[in-house]
Amino acid sequence: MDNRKILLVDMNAFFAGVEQQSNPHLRGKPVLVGGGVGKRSVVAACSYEAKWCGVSSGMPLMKALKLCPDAILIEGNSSKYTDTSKRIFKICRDYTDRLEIYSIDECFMDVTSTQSLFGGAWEVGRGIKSRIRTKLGLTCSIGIAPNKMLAKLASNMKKPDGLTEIKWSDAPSVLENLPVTKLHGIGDRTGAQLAYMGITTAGQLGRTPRDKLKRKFGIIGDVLHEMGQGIDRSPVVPYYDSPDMKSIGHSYTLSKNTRDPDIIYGQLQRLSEKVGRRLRAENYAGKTVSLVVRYEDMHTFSRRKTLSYYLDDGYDIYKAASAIMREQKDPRSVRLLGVCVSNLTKGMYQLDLFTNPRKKELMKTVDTLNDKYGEFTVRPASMVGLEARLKTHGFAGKHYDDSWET
DNA sequence: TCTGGGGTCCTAGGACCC
DNA sequence: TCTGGGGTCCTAGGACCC
Repeated sequence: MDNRKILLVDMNAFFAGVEQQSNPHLRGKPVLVGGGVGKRSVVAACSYEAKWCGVSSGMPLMKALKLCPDAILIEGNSSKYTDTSKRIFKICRDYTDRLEIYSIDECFMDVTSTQSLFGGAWEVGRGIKSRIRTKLGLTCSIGIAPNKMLAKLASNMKKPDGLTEIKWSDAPSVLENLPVTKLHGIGDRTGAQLAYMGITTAGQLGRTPRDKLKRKFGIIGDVLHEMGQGIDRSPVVPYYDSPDMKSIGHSYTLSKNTRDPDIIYGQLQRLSEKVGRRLRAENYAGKTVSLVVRYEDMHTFSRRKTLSYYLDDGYDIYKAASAIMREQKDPRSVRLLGVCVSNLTKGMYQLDLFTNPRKKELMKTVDTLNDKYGEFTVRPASMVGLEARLKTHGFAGKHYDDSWET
């Protein structure tokens, strides 16, 4: 039995809502937001007007446009969303400091000990909704429950603009006929395996013997069993003691598949520079460099190399990533490339003993210029040649864009 | 119209050491 | 002429989430 009061605040069609708010012409119209608007993009967010046509996020842009030919296409602007996000969380923080930032548009709040100041959890929910609406012109759905799992479920029960509470005593009836895949953490794969066992609803999941689930799913068998019963003991982890990042990476889907080493290595260099820049900006350095390659047939693999020292310089990352790439003899044409650095350390770290101290100075200068004038204003000379080459190869579009985050 | 980009956690197996 | 057991670090890949 859980006596906590947990809220989940989830913004409705967040990116699309922000765009409609900042441009009145978009209001009431189907809006698709994508990260880049190339042929191979997918929908990152869409307005409810677009959802009514059958569009959903994650859908290929081309398919969405077919379903909804009148949709207005917008290239996402991550800093606009990050700013709005901060303002939303700032409002939420007025009700408790036990606030966990779950994603750019979602946060959990534990108001167990503060709710009485505001007349209860329901009133907290109402207050947040009304302030987000009047200050930012956006709607959200809020779920209230004794734990995070049920709060998430509650928030999904009414969209858009919902406020829903699941009390502990309501949990059994809510779960009884709920499809298992609606539970947070059960995706298509696990859902299919459960279905194969004859389990399709959360109610059935809760009645399945724990041992049977453990034999099939290992450690998550326990979690599944408890989820089926509406139990979730995980705490709300406040933003101020959220763990450090584990990895920083960038990937890029080429506008055309290619085997051209100039393009492949050029993109690896560009991605490595981006990763290095972010590492330095956030004061991290890492020891493990991963290369990700997706081929034309969508088969994706990764190879990593752990070094004996920490690095945060784009060229060092590139050296490691391209060395791994050179070992690949796959004849297939490449669709996506990714570079990721993990095994991170924050703050002080041991640089390679042979690093020239002046190199640090140079990197700092480059970062300052790029901060001021935009990404890749200053970049390795070899990349300039790449841009011309991309043009002649018919790789249309902006290859040097900041790719943006969800 | 084929299928983005940024992450997290978990697992199984191998290498290596005592 | 057979073959332990614990621990740690590393790798590759899968599943999941927003």
